[in-house]
Amino acid sequence: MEGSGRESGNALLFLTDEQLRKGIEAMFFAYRGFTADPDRILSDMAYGRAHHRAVHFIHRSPGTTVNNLLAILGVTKQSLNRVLRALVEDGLVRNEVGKRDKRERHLYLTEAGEALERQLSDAQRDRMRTAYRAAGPEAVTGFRQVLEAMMDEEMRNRYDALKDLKG
Amino acid sequence: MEGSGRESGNALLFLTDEQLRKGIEAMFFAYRGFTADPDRILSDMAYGRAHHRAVHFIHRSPGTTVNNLLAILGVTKQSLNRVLRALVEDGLVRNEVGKRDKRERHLYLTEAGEALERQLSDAQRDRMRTAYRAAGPEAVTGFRQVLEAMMDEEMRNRYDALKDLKG
DNA sequence: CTTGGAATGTCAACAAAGCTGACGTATTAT
DNA sequence: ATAATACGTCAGCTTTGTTGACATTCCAAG
Repeated sequence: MEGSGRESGNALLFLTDEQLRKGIEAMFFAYRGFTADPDRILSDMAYGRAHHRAVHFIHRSPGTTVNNLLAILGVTKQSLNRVLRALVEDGLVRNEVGKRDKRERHLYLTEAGEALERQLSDAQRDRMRTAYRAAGPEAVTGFRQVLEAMMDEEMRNRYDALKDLKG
Repeated sequence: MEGSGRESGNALLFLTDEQLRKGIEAMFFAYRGFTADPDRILSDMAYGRAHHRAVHFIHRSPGTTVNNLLAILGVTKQSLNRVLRALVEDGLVRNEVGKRDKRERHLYLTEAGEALERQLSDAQRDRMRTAYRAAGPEAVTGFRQVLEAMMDEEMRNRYDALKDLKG
């Protein structure tokens, strides 16, 4: 077993329970910061985090179907429906019957919806940009690598599918 | 403005909106993975994520007061109280009146509480370890740097305070 | 020693956002 | 024709957060 000596000693110090715990706590506190700005903006309106997510992913994939969104968000249709209904009623989201398959409803943001999306993502990007700038490009690469390795297989696929849209 | 040429070109490509968006989405999907395992374990019992957080931080700072925990978790005392009451009733958390200040309640995990904490943090550490191992030590450093830069000042302080306990 | 304020607990009412189960209605696929 | 799919909706429930009000206990300052 001396052959694996290259990985013994303190070469794997970053895998100690202490290091892992720090990562867990960092994730917890950072996620609060991550959602803080949109939450503040949304609490002024009658919206919450669920509306933000819907608006974000409709913006990302205009014309996406309800089932599609359901899969990405990982919630029940009843839960999503409640959110979508409010957004449609308030004129932020538009509902279009599918041409090929008329059972499907394709979702689009209206101008007002796009405006809200911009407001929310501007705030979130500002924080992300500040964090990225403070940490530097190499840290950002590592950040993304760890996050991607942390996803479930299913989430990873959804994330990759989105990545291919524009990026 | 030619003097700032050092930062022009593609030197700041990691700060483009596309890059930031990817970071935002990575954060979203990764957090789902991050909480998935404990959520699964807890859903079998009558507990949720709030109980996990309370158990985690009481384990981290045995003897911490309710107010202390309140500040770390960032919820109202009514919300935390509901969770703590259940944990005390079920014999996972012990409540001790302060000696110096008898208004304070010091919180400790019982043996059963420690057992649950171990079960939860084992699952969460396993995932974190797998992600860390896949990404490598340098990625982990970057991961932590970005997360720490993403926290609010307040959260950052709480995170640092915890770090000083053992780390 | 009284009093103000801090720390805690508790009651009630409510909201956001998830869940299950059941049912209806188009529409498409077999 | 029948089955399956996509979507919407009703009803009811859970978890976890919120406000507001109020009581208790206790420290500390006047």
